Amino acid sequence: MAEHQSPVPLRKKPSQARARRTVDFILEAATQILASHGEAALTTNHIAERAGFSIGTLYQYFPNRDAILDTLIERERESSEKHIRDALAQVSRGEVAGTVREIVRILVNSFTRHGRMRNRFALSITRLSAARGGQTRLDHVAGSIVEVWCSTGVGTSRDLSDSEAFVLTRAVLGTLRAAVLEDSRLLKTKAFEEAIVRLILGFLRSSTAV
Amino acid sequence: MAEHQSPVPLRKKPSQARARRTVDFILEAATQILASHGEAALTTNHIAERAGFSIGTLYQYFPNRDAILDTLIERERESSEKHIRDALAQVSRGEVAGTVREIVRILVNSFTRHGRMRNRFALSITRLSAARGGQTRLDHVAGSIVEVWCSTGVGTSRDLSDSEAFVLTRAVLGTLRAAVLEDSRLLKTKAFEEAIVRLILGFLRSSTAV
Amino acid sequence: MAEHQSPVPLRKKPSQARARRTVDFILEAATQILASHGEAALTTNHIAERAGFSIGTLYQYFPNRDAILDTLIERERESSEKHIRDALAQVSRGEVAGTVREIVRILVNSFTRHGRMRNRFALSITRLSAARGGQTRLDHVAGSIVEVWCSTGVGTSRDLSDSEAFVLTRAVLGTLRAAVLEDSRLLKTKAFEEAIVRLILGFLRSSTAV
Amino acid sequence: MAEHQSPVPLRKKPSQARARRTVDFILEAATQILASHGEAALTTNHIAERAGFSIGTLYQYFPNRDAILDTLIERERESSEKHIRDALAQVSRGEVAGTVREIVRILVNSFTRHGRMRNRFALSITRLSAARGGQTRLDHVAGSIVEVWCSTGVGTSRDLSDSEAFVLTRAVLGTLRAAVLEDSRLLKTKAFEEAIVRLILGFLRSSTAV
DNA sequence: GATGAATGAGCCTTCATTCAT
DNA sequence: AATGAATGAAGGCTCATTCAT
Repeated sequence: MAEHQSPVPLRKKPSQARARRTVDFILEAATQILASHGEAALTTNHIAERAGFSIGTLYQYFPNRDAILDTLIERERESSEKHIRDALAQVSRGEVAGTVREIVRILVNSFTRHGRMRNRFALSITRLSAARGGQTRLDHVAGSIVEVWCSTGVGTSRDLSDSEAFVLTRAVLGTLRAAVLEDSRLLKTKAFEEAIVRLILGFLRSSTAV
Repeated sequence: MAEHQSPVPLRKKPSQARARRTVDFILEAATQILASHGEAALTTNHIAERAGFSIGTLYQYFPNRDAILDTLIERERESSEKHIRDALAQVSRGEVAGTVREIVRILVNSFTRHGRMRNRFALSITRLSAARGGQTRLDHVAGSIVEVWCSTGVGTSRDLSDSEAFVLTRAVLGTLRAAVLEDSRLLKTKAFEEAIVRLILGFLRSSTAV
Repeated sequence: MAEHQSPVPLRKKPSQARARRTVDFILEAATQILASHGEAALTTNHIAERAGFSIGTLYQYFPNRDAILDTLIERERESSEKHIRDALAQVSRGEVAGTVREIVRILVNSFTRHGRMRNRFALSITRLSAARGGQTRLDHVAGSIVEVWCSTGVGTSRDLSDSEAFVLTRAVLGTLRAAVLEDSRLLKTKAFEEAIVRLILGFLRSSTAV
Repeated sequence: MAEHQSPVPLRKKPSQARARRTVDFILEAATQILASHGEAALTTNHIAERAGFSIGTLYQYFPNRDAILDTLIERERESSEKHIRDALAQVSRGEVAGTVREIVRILVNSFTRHGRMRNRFALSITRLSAARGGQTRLDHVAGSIVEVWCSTGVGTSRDLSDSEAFVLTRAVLGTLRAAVLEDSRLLKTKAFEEAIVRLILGFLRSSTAV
């Protein structure tokens, strides 16, 4: 119904440890439901039941259903971002091709690391996030990547323009996203990874060349 | 009782001209609702009301809500595909870079041609289609593109492998999709178009090189 | 909704032969639907469709759905009654036990004569008739039986009192009805027939004795 | 999700006293509606309204409309059975004719004890139960009767065969049922009772004789 | 006469949310 | 703080019936 809604503050600051754990339980329950039964099953009563609380308790920590989803989405985004940042932070800075390949591998991995169940969760989150009309999780990640990317010095000879940064990141992430959404068997393929690497290198070279 | 047929079983074949127009009105109403209020507002009652018919009439032509969505999705896919195919059919086959630029321009245009409202519709359709777990509209389009692409002789020296075709199409479409989704001001930029062209050429060259 | 409704006159006297055939088609369609799909499927549209007419035509011959049911029920009752009367008319009037056995056989047969499908129809009719709160088909039949019965002279030595006539007819018909409703395998059994004969003879003897 | 159990799956086990009372209120409301307006009026909304609860509350305790009917049918059957069993348990075992008369009186009484309204309820229940294709309430009662009957030693000299038991119970119950359905003035008559007694004794004697 | 498109009251059911205990 | 019974707007859908063509 409401398509937009800025992040909703928790109804009650979970200052005590117990409260924080309650929130975690609730979010974990939501995650599991998403993973095992899909979005349609994600009802407040269901969540409360699975979390082992009464529906009343759930509403003591979240003002409404959307707040739960928002929190879920936010946490997932943070987690993704952290994961990628951490990985990128360890990329060895040597020859360009090698560095790019490492980065691609990290990204592919970050889209693959989850089990089947977990993937279902990720898909749900992506959809919910999109339905919310807000930034996609990917968009945030893209920012991080460009940032790290530049600092890595891969784009060497010169910085990427806005357009170039946009195209490069979206091209790569969009490809990975499509592969996940279509549940493509290519995803874990060496050839797939190779193609992406070439996509990037080809772009960088032609850019430089120009 | 159920006379189900493949993708969209109309409950009753609109035999009279009036009936056929009614179906169109219903679909148009659904389209508008999607465009103006989003997926959550797409209720059967809402559609019927907006179409200016009673709910009963709606159910004379569609067995259930999903059938309406299916029809909408199907029509949109056909329309997109036709639009792109037609445009691609007229690409001049000369020097590679020029051809690619023409193709890119067509694609950008196909993502841009709709007004704001219409775009919101397209997004909704895309999401609904994805939620349905079926092929994305893009996937079909991607197929058409690769097909035409090859026949165009742009990939010249050799055909693209599965991975390569996948990566190339998704990279381009994903980039455009992201630009639309984020409502990026880059979308109508010369630099943006240029970057995509380079993305493609870079990929093709590095592929050929290998 | 309406639980009661006195027999509804046809909206239009089917004076022409064609019209009478139309009515027959409609009733036959209703009969078939009842037999093959049950009461829930007996919708006016369904009937019209199966009869090969438009819904509008159906309403040209029946003022409403209930009128169709009423007619169906009435016809079935007449048919049952005629069938039994005809059979009873031919009972040989000799020794009492033999006569009773003949009568029982006729009654059992009248409950059995239909095929499975046809039985399903009979059950539906019975239920609909009962739901209508009116006389059961059986009740009418009971009247005929007592009538014929007395004229047969089986109750010989004296006439049956109201109570006796009631109990005797309802006992026999109730037993048969139960056997049909429960779809009992006893129904076509020799022992079953025999038990009913004894029920009647025992009653008649003890009555006379008193 | 579905935690179905045999006959009547309550959606939620009423853990609090209030909840248990709510369930009773709902069933009582359904009973009254059946008694006063018939089956067609037995809608979930109607029930909830009459019970003084919101429709949501109804669905907290019953998964769907049918579950309410099932519960109603089940309860009624249990009640009937218990009532008859209890009464039969106290039959004095002396001379056969006297015992039979006592039993008949009990049965007549069990069909008479309800007021007019209540009877209408019983009829509805019977019809619904039959429509459900399951055992009729009477069938269960019949079982109890035969059971007690035999233990009473009324059938003395030998046990009744299947056919005999069936015919005897259905004849008696069918007669009573018809009397109730037709709202016969005979029902409370001494002559009526007498006739039934004779029906039974006559049957037993002729059986024994054979 | 016949047709069938259109109607709309009303059914069953869900689920986010509140509040007395 | 926690509980869970209760709420009720709203959604999907059916089907008897009407009426313009």
